[in-house]
Amino acid sequence: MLLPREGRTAISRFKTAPSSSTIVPNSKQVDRLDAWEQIGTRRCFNGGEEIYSDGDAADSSYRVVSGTVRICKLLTDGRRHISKFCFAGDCFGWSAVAGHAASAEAVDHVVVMRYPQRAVKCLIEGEPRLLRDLYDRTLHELGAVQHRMMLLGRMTAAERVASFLIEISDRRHTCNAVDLPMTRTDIADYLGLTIETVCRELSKFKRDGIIASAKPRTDRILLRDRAALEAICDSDAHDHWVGAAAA
Amino acid sequence: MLLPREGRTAISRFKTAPSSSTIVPNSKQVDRLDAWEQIGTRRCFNGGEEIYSDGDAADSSYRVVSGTVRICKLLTDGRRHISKFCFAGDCFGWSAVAGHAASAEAVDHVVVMRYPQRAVKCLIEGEPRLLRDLYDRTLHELGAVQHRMMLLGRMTAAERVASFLIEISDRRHTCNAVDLPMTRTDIADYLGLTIETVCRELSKFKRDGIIASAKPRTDRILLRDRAALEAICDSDAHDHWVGAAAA
DNA sequence: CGCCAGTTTGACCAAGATCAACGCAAGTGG
DNA sequence: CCACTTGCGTTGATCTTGGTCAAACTGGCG
Repeated sequence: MLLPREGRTAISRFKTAPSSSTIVPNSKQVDRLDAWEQIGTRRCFNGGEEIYSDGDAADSSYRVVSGTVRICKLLTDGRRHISKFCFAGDCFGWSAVAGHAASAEAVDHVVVMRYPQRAVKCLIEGEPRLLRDLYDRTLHELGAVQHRMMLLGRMTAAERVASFLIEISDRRHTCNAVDLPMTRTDIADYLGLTIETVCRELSKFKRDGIIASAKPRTDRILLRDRAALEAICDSDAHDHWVGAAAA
Repeated sequence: MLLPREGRTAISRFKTAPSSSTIVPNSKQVDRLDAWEQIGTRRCFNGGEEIYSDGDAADSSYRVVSGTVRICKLLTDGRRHISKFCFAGDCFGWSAVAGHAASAEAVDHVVVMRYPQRAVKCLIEGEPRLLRDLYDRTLHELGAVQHRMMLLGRMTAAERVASFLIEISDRRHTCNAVDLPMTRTDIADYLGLTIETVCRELSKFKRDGIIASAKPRTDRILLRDRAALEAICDSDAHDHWVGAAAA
């Protein structure tokens, strides 16, 4: 329940964290945060830049300070799948065993903390309790993945898109406005659909008054009827699958 | 790299492990195996029986001694998704945080070791190195899930079925005969397809001479041309995604 | 033998993909 | 300032993959 952990932003002396950070860690936690601070270095990337590539040596793990990162994997014929979007506080690149199994790319302008694997290893050896944190985070993410597999394997286009809107809304802690920093193509690749289908479903929701677009902006959507969205992708409990972690 | 870990069977004084176990652990490992033995209890289930249910309190984790277990999740309208098949040596039920997020059912006659969470916690506190093992296993499984998400989100029916045959073949360490203890319906729910589509793809492979059924048995398939199967689901590296773990 | 559960095959259907065109805002260069 | 381009989003027409429905087949078993 401490850093690096999703849904929580670093209390950083570099003041890179959004000031919206609301959770005040106790002194014990601050120690641990501090430990991570010590071994991490700040890195910035512009939208479209690659943070690491599929197959790269897994010499570092990351945590997002600000901006959005997509974790994606390509098939040789160009088909793409995005396994995860990472927002401020989310971690990625931790599950690599012998090289990263996917690439990480900046969606917009991104600031990340980079933790060298060797330093992480040392840190854990000095403070075994940190390993417990990492383990818990990973278990949590593995549980979250259950839901995504169900979504990709068994849910309809409408259910996927509704589910996506609710997921993003929950993860960004917004009540009825959802910011979508990623393109429609990114969303499609995340949901296992095509860009046209994503558009059509969004249009359908608009027509039904369930959502509205914050015209002329295409990257912001207003949830007019959250209950209706939830009903659409009902079926499955929306409890313990929000949040994400290592990749 | 020790127990509980997939692809390796317990050296048990209850001699429940298939005698095909080939890896001889060193004395250090035997200690750890022994530690797990101490806190685990043997349980048996008949095909179709439920080991635990979606939503159950996560008071135990499991390792398969023999037989096959399916981890599955239901939508309210009956749609089902199987997130994992567990064979001898595989672990399941470890990623539950506040209750199991899916149910576990015996596919055929199954023997498992059951590890109470409390005992696991104690064991880890006494021997922190075990936590590292659990963490590694979970990271490994998270990496493996990448491939399944790509499969469910972006691969065609033929690619899914071919990929499945290769996965099972690899995981069961058979060269050209694949045993399929699960039904076609199970396979379909695992691959995000219908039973008819699975049948049709299998028939197509048979017609093309890529596979053959070990008539009259429907639960055994012969891989006549493994290279062709690999070519079909090529695209993606088949390296580090074999094996599975907590659920 | 007849029943049963699982599998296979065929005919038809529909969700979503593909192909194509258009809209629209933000550059860019004259 | 205005043409022109470019990248993304939206919409429509059409096609294909895989789903649905239905029937036949198979082996096991009382």
